[in-house]
Amino acid sequence: MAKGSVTSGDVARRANVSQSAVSRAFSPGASVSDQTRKRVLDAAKELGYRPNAIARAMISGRSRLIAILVAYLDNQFYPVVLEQMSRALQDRGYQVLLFMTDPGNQDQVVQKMLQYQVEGIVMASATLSSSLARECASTGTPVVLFNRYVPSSPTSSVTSDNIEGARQLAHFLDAGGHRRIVFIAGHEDSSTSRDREAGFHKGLAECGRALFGRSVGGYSFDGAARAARELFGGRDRPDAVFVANDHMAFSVMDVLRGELKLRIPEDVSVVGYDDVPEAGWAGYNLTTVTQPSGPMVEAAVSILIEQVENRVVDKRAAVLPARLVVRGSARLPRPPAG
Amino acid sequence: MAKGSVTSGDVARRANVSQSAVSRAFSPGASVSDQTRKRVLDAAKELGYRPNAIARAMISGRSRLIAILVAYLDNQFYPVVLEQMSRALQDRGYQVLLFMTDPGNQDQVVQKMLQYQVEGIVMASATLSSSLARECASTGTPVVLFNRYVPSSPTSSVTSDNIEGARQLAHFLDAGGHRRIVFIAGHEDSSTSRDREAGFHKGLAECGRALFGRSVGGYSFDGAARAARELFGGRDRPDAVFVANDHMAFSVMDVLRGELKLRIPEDVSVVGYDDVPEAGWAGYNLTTVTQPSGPMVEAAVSILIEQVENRVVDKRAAVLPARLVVRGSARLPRPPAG
DNA sequence: TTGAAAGCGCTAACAA
DNA sequence: TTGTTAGCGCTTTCAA
Repeated sequence: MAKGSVTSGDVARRANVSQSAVSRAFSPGASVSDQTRKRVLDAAKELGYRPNAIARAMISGRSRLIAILVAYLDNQFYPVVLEQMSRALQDRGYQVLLFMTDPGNQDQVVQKMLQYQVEGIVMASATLSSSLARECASTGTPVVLFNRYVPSSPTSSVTSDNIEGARQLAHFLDAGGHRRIVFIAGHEDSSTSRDREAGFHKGLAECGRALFGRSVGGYSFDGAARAARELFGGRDRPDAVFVANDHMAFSVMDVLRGELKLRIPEDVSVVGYDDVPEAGWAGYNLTTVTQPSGPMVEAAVSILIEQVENRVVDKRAAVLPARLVVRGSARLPRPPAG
Repeated sequence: MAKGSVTSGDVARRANVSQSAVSRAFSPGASVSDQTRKRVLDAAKELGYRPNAIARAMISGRSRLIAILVAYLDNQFYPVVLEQMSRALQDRGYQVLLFMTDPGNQDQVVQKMLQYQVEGIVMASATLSSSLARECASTGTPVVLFNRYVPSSPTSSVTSDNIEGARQLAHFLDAGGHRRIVFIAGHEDSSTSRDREAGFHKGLAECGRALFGRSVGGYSFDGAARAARELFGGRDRPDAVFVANDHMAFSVMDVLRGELKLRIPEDVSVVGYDDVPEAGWAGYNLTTVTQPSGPMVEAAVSILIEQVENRVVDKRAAVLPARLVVRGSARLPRPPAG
């Protein structure tokens, strides 16, 4: 087998230097003379030498591998984040080890990550159980939760200001004259869904209103459709719905328009959260709240890499501002009279 | 630093066996007595031992790492594929090293992959230059091109039957009574776009028709919008458009309905290719051709893993059947008279 | 079935 | 600046 067969020893022999000289020539900042470096580089090029990152990882204890864990990629928010995060990590000289998880096998997946000596972990879905968090901590591997957090856990997290974003949504809907406002949650145990609901409640309360109803969509397309049918199936129809994320909001809009023959926003207003690309598409034109994926990714990467490079793991929580994006799926507030 | 500090030596000492016994206890199919294995496993559990996959990779020459290269994740076809492929690979005991590329830095990215001793490469976008292909071949690393191919290259590939799928689309449009049919290409140099165009031409020719016009969308949302404006801006408006993929088709539909105030399918029919999830959403309800992502992923993984495990690299080309999916974005053929 | 010993390809002291 | 020398944690002969 021709398994990457050319080694630093081969290059050394060819360049008439020691094997460590070869190593140095390929280590930025090592002390080599220009002459030696050139000799080595030339020999390396002739032989087609490529440093073995695995061997390097083993001896140096630095794999430059970051694990990213995601549960699903059908909500466009995550592909966008994954793309940005991979690029950001690559730019800093790290490689991404990607893991897909199901609710069940998360333990195994984290074991695999640790076996591969990853230097850091980003969990973009599925929350770390406390035992796994402890295990990561014991190996000194920093972890960042992305778009979620666990209040009781010492794990760092990056989120948008879900409470404030949802609060703005509530004010916007109230100003639009809506009176029967309902909410469709993601998962009951998701910090993101809970915060969005709490902020929404708070905003409504500030306007002297309360939620007219609620249901749970489980972050899935079908679940959201069921929730919509449930909330809009009765006599006393809501006049606005806040759906915990855009992905579910599209499904809700489909049910409202397709099955229930309601017009949006004339008969009912729909607002979401995330501002995924499809929200801007004319077919949905969804009023929503932007989660700033770019800054969120930057924050996650900075927090992680800083902890990796300084070998200190501590809890950091970044909360980035969220911004209301008014499009056409919700009735607009009337301009002030007079 | 507590860097995964417990090693097989530690476990060996604790279990009162040799270090190689520990290795064997963790190698499926190695010859160890049940008694020894149990002793080792118990000791390992007590110490929290986790085999070091990096060290294992180094000595065995098997990293169990597969690189997946993608250029963008905003066309939903790719996230879906990435998710399925990661799961399939994980199920077979391989891990995914994810690389995002730009047109420019592809060489560097492939170098990185090779440095990490990946055992195989999937290129889900961006085609391998011939020099890179040669480099991979020289290290014995199998490569599979996904949803693309290079006729002159010895690299394996997996595609759907783009020619036949597009041919069916042509017949469908002809049967629907369309007479001014245009095409919006992806990239001119993409095998997928070229095959779809060729199949479409062929189908039209079989019906005694020819293309009424064409433009290029470059696979981007904005590019597709421009192409739509160009083709539909003149007096002699097309009555149907085949867009080379769904992602661009959504953009085209937005322009047609939003800017040009055309009704779909009453004024103009739109068909796409891929059948991404959004194509089924009521807001678009796009008639398209299904690329069977599941079977395509299975084929790609089988081809790759077979070559990895048998250490033979040869060119294999899988072409999976594509199927027309009739939804509501194109006028339907009239039922035969009589 | 088991243990001893020899490395995988490289980095990191340590001398020179 | 350079070469020599130890290993990193593991798998894999080879004998016993």
